[in-house]
Amino acid sequence: MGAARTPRSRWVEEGLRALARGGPDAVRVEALAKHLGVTKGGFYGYFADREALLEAMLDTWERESVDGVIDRVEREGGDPKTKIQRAGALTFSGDRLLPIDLAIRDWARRDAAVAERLRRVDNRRMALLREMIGTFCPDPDEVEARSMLAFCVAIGEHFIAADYRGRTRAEVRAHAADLVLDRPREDRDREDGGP
Amino acid sequence: MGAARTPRSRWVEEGLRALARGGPDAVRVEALAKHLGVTKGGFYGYFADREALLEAMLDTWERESVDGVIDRVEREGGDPKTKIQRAGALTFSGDRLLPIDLAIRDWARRDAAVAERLRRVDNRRMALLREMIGTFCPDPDEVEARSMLAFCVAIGEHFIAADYRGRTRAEVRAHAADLVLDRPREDRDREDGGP
DNA sequence: GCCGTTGTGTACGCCATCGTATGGCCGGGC
DNA sequence: GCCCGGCCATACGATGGCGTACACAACGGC
Repeated sequence: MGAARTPRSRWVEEGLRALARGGPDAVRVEALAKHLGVTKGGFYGYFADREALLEAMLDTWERESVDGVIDRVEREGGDPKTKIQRAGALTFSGDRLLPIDLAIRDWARRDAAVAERLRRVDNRRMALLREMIGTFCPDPDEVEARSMLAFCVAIGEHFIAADYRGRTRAEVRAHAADLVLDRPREDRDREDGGP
Repeated sequence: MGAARTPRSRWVEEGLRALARGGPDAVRVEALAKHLGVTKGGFYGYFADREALLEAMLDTWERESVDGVIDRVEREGGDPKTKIQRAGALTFSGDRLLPIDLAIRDWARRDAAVAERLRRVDNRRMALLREMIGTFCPDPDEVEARSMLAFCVAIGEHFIAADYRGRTRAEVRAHAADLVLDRPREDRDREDGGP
């Protein structure tokens, strides 16, 4: 059989790139083909229609952004607050996963099926946060509140356009993380990667 | 002259509704016309093109969601923490302003002009937060961090799909607000409307 | 009551995109 | 070296959206 110049995974990958750039409406079969240097001729051999590609994209994202990150954090170990930082850094840094994540969050506001997937993903992330924060905070209600705060900062900072009076966003976020993780400012060594 | 069955403001209003529902790509001239019960015949009398409508929509949003809210908060008075609650409630509650705000946040990630408008809006909101939080928090760095936390919760909670272990989102948010505003849990009376 | 201004209905050309059909290309197995 | 099957190019019809052109209808000023 002829070698696949454009295997299924490349369509998914390019689809995720388009999603990150312009939201789900920007995932157009012919545009992806142009980016891949082919025509859409082969596309419908892998996918029944555009909708099937979107499903496959979400499958890939769900797998990569949760299992990948959590496995790696668990494997590398460290104290709880470090693990939180690392999970945040893996998920919400870099140019790949972050914009996809943000695009999917907006998408989920308008599509129930996407919202359900996001709920699964966010619940697993919240579980990690709860576990870590629970190690130094005894009140379950407060654990929940601090977990929500941590998650909201990780997401919210990318949706807010305000300036911070001469400080960088990373500086303010680091200080905010110290408040949320109940950590004296002096203990701080690393400040990248979010809470 | 004939009375305008569909004045300019109705096009803007319907455009904002479409934006809230489906993002900027959902703002389509003919679809708006159908919702308004007319055809697009009159549209191009008010607007040069679709782009001009988007501009007008942003103008209206900027005016309504900042001047309106801030004026009203300043007029009604109250202690600082109450004012923060009220500003949050006016901006991020109700079915009108909130979905528009969220849609514009996502839009701003892909359009520099929209990002610039959002920056102006968010800076004014952050200024209010700083002022209020500054009344009970002396350290300027911490004021900045707490303001960011408050803003991130107000925005972020709507982009997060996690469950909260039997608690409602409003309950957890209220507890989070108490942490951010450095407020003992017992002082809390009202818990609606965000931080 | 006429008339012009102004908003609206309708029709058109254009372009992008979807999904389908069909034929050619190319590599591997025999 | 021939055949076969998967991958791709190309062309097609259908749909829907933008912006334009033009005719009609309604209302206010006179």
